[in-house]
Order: sequence, then C-alpha cells, then structure tokens
Amino acid sequence: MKTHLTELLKQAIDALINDGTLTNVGTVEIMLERTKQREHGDFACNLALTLTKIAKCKPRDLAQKIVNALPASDLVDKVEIAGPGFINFFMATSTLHNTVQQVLKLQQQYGQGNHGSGKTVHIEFVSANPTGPLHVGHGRGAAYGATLANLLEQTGYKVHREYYVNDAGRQMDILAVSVWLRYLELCGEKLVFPSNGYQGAYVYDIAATLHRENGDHFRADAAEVFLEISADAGQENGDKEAHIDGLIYNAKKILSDKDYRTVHDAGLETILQDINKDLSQFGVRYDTWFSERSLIESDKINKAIDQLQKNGYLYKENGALWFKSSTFGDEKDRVVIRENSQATYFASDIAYHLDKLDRGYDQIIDIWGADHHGYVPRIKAVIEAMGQPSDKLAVLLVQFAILYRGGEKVQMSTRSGEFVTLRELRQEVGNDAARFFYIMRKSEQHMDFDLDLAKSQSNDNPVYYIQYAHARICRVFEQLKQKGWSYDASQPSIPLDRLTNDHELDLMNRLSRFPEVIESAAINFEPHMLAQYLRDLANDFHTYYNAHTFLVEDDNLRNARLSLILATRVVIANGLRYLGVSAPEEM
RNA sequence: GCCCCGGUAGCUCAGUUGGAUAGAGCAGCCGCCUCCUAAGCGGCAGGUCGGACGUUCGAAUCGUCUCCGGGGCACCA
Repeated sequence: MKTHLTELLKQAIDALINDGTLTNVGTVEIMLERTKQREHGDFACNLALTLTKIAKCKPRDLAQKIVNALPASDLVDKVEIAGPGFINFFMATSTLHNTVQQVLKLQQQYGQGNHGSGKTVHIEFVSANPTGPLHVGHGRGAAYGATLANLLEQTGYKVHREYYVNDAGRQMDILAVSVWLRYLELCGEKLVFPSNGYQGAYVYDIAATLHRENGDHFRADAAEVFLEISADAGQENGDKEAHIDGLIYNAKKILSDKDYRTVHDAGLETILQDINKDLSQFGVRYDTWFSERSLIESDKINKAIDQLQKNGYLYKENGALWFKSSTFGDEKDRVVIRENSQATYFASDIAYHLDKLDRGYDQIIDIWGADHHGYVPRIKAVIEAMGQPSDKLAVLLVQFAILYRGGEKVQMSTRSGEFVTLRELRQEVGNDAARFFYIMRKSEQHMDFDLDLAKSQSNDNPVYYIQYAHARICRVFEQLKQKGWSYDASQPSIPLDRLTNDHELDLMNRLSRFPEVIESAAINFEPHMLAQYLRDLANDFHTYYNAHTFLVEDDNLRNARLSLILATRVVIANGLRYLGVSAPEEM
C-alpha cells in the first residue's frame, strides 16, 4: 500500500521535473506516514513542505501541483491538501477488504516482509557466565533477544542465534574450587568456605553428584589445600581475591590436570544444562552455544592477535601487549596480553568477534546489559581494526528491570546469592506474562516490573487483555456451531463490502498496519512496538465486540463479520507467537 | 571529573525518526450484562513534555548549557 502511494508520488515528482516546475531537486526522498486522525485520511505526505524552499513556491500551491500531477489509482478514494500543505490520501474501502482477504489467505505468513532480502544476521544474547542459574536481569535480555530474532526472521533476514559460553577463565576456576571444597566437606574434611566462593545451594548439588559418582577419588587433605594461602576477607590483612586465587593455585597443583578438568566440567556442564533448560522452557532457543574454551584450544586467540599485529594496531608497553583502540574513538588503549603473559578477557572477545566476522554475516548484533556500555567502543574498535565498518556490529543495551511486589522494591544482591532467579519469576507470574512484560517497554528504558500486576488475572493485565481477545473470537466460532450455522473462509462469495460501520473500518485499518509494525519493530530493534500494537488491536476488537453482534440472522452480514474477526484472530496469534506468548482458545 | 541511558497526566509508559489539537493503561468520578466470556465497553476529569536559550515554515523529538535519577569509567570477568 505504502509502496504503491510512494510510486504514485514519484511519478508525480518526475512529471513536475520534466515540465520544469521543479528544478535542482536532486534525489527526493518520499516520506509517507500513517495519520493519527481519521479526518486526515489514511496516509499523509509532507513532500510539499520539505520541497517548498527548493521549489520557491508556497507549500500549499506546490501540494496542489503535485496532486494535479498524480496518476489516477483505483486504490485511492480521494486526495486532499490540508493544514500547512500536507497531502492526505484517503484509501478506497476496497483496500481494507483486500486486507481481510490477504490475512485469511496468508494466515501464519501475514506480516512477513522482505526488507532483509535474505541477508544474514548473527544475534548473540544472554551469554551469562555459567557459574549459577540465570536471574531476572538475564530474563529481559533473553526475551528481548528472542523476540528481536523472531521479528528479523519475519522481515526476511536469515537469523543465527548464539549463546557465548564463558567456559574458561577465572570465574569458572572459582566455581570449580567452590564445587571441590563442598565435595571435600562431603568426604569429611573440615574447612572454612572462602567468602568469595559461590555460596549457592546448587554448588552442593553438583558436589554431591560428583561424590556419588566418584567416591573419594578427588579427596585431599584440607590442611594441604589451604597451605600457604593468604588470609580471607574478615581476617587480619585478609583479601578475598588473593585468598581464592591461592585456592585455585593449590587445587590445580594437587589435582591432576585430568581430575581438575573433571571437577571443573562437572560444574560447567550441570549449570549449562540448567541454563539451557531454563531458557528453552522460556521459549528461547539457540542455533549454537559457542565455547570460549574452543577459541583457546583452536589457537584462535593467538591468530586474532596476530591479525591485529599485522594490521599494525598492537604495541608493547610496561611488559604488556596493548591494542590501540583509542585510534578508533575509545577513550584509552586496552591491554590484550598482561604483564604476566596471560591473555585478558578482552583478548577472547577479540577472537570471538573476529570469528563472527569470518563466518561472513551481513550484520552482527550483540545484546548486553547496560552496565557493559563502557565496553562498546573497544569492541567496535576491534571491528574497524579488522578492516570492517563499525556499523556492521550493533550493540544493543538492555537496562535492568526492577522488581516490585506489594508496591515495594524487591531487594537483590548477587554477593549473598540473594537474587531472584528467572525460574522463580517464571513460576510466579508464568511464562506468558514474563515474556510480555519484559519487552513491553523500550529496552533502553529502565523498567519497573510489577509482579502483582503480571500475576493478576484482571483487566489491568495487558497480557490477559490481548489473550482474552483471541479467546473471545474462538468462542464466537464455538457458538456459531452450537447455533447450527457454519462458516467457510474460503468462500469467495462472502461480501466484505457489508463491513461498513466505524468499528469495522477501524479494525480493518489496524489489521492493514500489521506488516508495517513488524518491519519497523525489527529494523529499529524495538520489539515493544509490537506489544503496543497488539494492545491497540485487542482494544479495537473488544470495542467492536461490545458494539455489534456477530452472529446475526443475515447470512451475508454474519459471514462478513466472521471473516473480519477471524482475520483479527490470525493477526493476534501471529503477533503473540513472535513474542513467545501463547494464544489460548479459551480462558 | 569524563562517558552512556532516562526525565511526558497522581502512578507505569507510548509518541511512526522534525509534522496537524501530545496519547494509552492503571488509579479517581459517571454509565453499560434477559444478548457471541463484564478477564469486556463507553464517557468525564487529568499536561509549563525537568528548566533555559538556540536551529526553522513547524520542536516532546535536533544543538548548547543546566538541574534531578540510574549506570559505567581495570594488566577483573
């Protein structure tokens, strides 16, 4: 529809250029927008206003000239000039009937577009360290990433969903030691658990499994484990970081490489499986789980560093190897290899992003928590240093969600292990409400997550409001059967021109916007627009439902109305599916 | 100190990338079930778009300054 009008306008402009009315206009970008008010028609164009300077002509006069040059079209009912010089298009009602037919014909495919034209997108999201269960902060990134991926797919992109697993590095070592120490306790060793270890109950479970399957095989003397280790926090001259590092060092010394790896991987694999299960129950699935350790084992970190070296962006200083990220706008250069010859976490990220580039995607999307925003310039710098345009990578930041229960903020702190897990949230409010609430707000917006509202089965709750519209439509078709009538959507003889009242026009109009909303939400990375749209659509439907009876005696009118609400049902179901929310047939 | 995000109705938030009279939902007030689910619908009221200046036909939207809230500024991960 939009493209059709754009084409008409383009022809009109060309005609005006040819007859000399317009000169020196260069390339004209035609912008069309949906109107807010019915008196302004369906689409409005501000072309005459933007061209007024170049044309040296009053906007309204110019608008008139454009309108005069406009080719005729069956789809356009009338064109008006309004306000300062807007050109308003009133579409023929037949275009709305067309929409209903399109929806019923395309079904699940209605809403799909081809903006992406097969371009490939890599989208990485959540990627939480596998050191414990996901918490509610990860949930927002999960819902956002999964929904965005769905939307991009509908818009014609080939999407690859990936979880980056930080299965190497110090945090994992801390987990391994935590598991081992709990295991030693089970063997009967007496020890004081380090304050910086992972305190959560899940660590006991992993240790217990390890003990059940291996007996005392990994047992060591507690005194030996804590030999020559600096004091923990809380003690005199205590330092929790040095304390835990000493424990890691001793663990690696006491256990063979193979045994250490077994303990390490017991923790890793158990938690990763748990995360995987949690996410998949949340309706979030991945194409690949990319291991950081695989980067090390395949020597890709060194290769990536060599690449930067070759491109001339590395230098040595104070014994460390630095990346010149400041030449690409970062506020300072960053260390890649530390003085102690260990690679930094950043080195892994360089290798990981080079790997993404090498895999040849047209677009790379990283979704991070907003607390990592300071990290963006250096990763963008990596992309540029590898010779690619920095906008090939889009880093999308998701702000935290603050939970409220009974009007009170729910306090959380990671340190004490007192955080609400995603699983607990899902159990409390349900998957549907959780998915919807997470993406209801713009992702960069700080969000208040009202647990009581998400749980409430009332008209206050937007999820139920939308689902209820879907269920109501399903019930109408049940009623239809009970009344002994039937309806066949494939009947070509259904006279949609019987749909004439304002509620019907509004609803059809709303349905016709769906593909635009999907595309816009996808390419702007703003899935909340879809949530907003579905609420509006549900509202249009509920209003219609209250104002008119669908199951009327008049066969033609009844069938026309049933076609319309069936189309509405399809669109609601499609929208909810992209959001990962179910569309119940009854409630 | 520097950087990022936000500030819109009492509350939670939209605002189609600079357009026409700034919109929803809650909360408040008034109405609507003999009728396809009232988990619904209609109406009323509610605003100095944090503030100031600027850019132009036109600003909640863009720029500069400023105030308030949140976050970030490692040879940590």
